[in-house]
Amino acid sequence: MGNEKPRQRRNTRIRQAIIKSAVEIIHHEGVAALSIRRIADAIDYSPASIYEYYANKDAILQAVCEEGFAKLTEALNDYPPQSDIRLATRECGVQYVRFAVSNPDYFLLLFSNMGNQVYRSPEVSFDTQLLNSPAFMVIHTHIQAMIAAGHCVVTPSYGSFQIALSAWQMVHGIAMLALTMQRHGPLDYSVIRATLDAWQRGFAPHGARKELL
Amino acid sequence: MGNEKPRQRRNTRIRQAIIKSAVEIIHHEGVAALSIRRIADAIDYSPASIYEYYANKDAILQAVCEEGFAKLTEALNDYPPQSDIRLATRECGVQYVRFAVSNPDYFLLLFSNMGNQVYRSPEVSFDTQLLNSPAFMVIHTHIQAMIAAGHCVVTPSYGSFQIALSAWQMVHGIAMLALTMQRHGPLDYSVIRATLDAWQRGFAPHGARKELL
DNA sequence: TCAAAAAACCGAACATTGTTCAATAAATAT
DNA sequence: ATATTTATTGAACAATGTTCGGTTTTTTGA
Repeated sequence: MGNEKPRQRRNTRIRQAIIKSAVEIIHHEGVAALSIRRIADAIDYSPASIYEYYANKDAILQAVCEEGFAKLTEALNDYPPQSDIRLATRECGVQYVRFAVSNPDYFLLLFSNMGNQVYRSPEVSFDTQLLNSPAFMVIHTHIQAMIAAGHCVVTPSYGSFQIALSAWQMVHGIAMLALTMQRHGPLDYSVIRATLDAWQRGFAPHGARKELL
Repeated sequence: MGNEKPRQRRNTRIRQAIIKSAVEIIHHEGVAALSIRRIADAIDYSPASIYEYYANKDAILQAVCEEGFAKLTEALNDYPPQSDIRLATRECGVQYVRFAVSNPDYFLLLFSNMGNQVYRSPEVSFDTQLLNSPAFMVIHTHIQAMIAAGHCVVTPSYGSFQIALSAWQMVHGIAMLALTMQRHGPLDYSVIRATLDAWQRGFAPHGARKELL
């Protein structure tokens, strides 16, 4: 691999430059400031040339989102090692919120365009589609470990998938409301940890209530 | 009250017509289809005239959001009477999700513009700002009743406010992910109810685990 | 009642957006 | 070296939010 024609290499290099400048514009000035002409300026091309590499603005945003989801997946694993699976799972959730609040416009963009992103092929079920999404896989793996360690009770109608989805919904709600409401003023991560502890307790087996940390 | 000058009445009537047509456009064709010229067409005015009633498009969207939050607050109480506070609280959460999925663009708009909506005056703390928001008050009231009935454990650092916020975060996450991912295909509300039950269990006192319904 | 003042309304324009297309410049193939 | 394919662009189009000067309508006050 890696030995394509020079033309191919130039093509992909320019494509990368396009989405790189797009990401930078979004990060520094918000998604509202992103325009084809801004990108063209940044990479010293004419606006019309951009359309030689991406069909339209939406295609660019989609590429930006793909990279965004990859970065999010990375971030989910970027926490110090923990002694207990429950703590690790909790910190994974904290990382989700942290990523959101440190890349607000980026994060919001991810989940505005996600409809086109993930669930694009209606022939594949929502569940399998999700289970193949790397970001969800990280969460799902944590939940499976929790179940294996006896920290989560599963029922026939509510298994590891549902629990993982619930975990995602929980951290996503925390992140979203933090972004749209608490944007001013810093977050109290100890409260967030307490919230995630409560979430875990909801799935813990009866009688298991010893406190962590 | 109600006996203002005719000019005042006309003024407010036109203002109402503007946001009413805006709501309809959003509801039928999505927020992307909303433009000043579309509104002007709908109410038989010129585009320029709109600016006699609202400073700019953002001001219109803000007015739409205010109405949206009022409708959301209404919807939160629009469920059949329940025998148990826990069931009522759960149905309130279901209503939140229901409102979101039956008014997707509307709902997404609410929480894109919410930064400007609620937390606008930095001198008032986030907590008191939230506690004065009607939609949050509905949730908070439910949680207070749950606490009073002994279904929720409170600690010095995690009281009714934090629990209510957590409840909002939970349902908001469910709604948001449903909107951006499960937009195709209907929701399984029995799974959502199970999720909300698990959430409640997380705050239930030790040893209280009898199943509801 | 009727002129003056104020308010409401609109046509035309401006700047900015995404996007297209014919024409030109560059790269590649023969 | 020439023909052909590819890359690039300037200019234009339509749609957007918004402004402004002027015109029409309404209210005011004598």
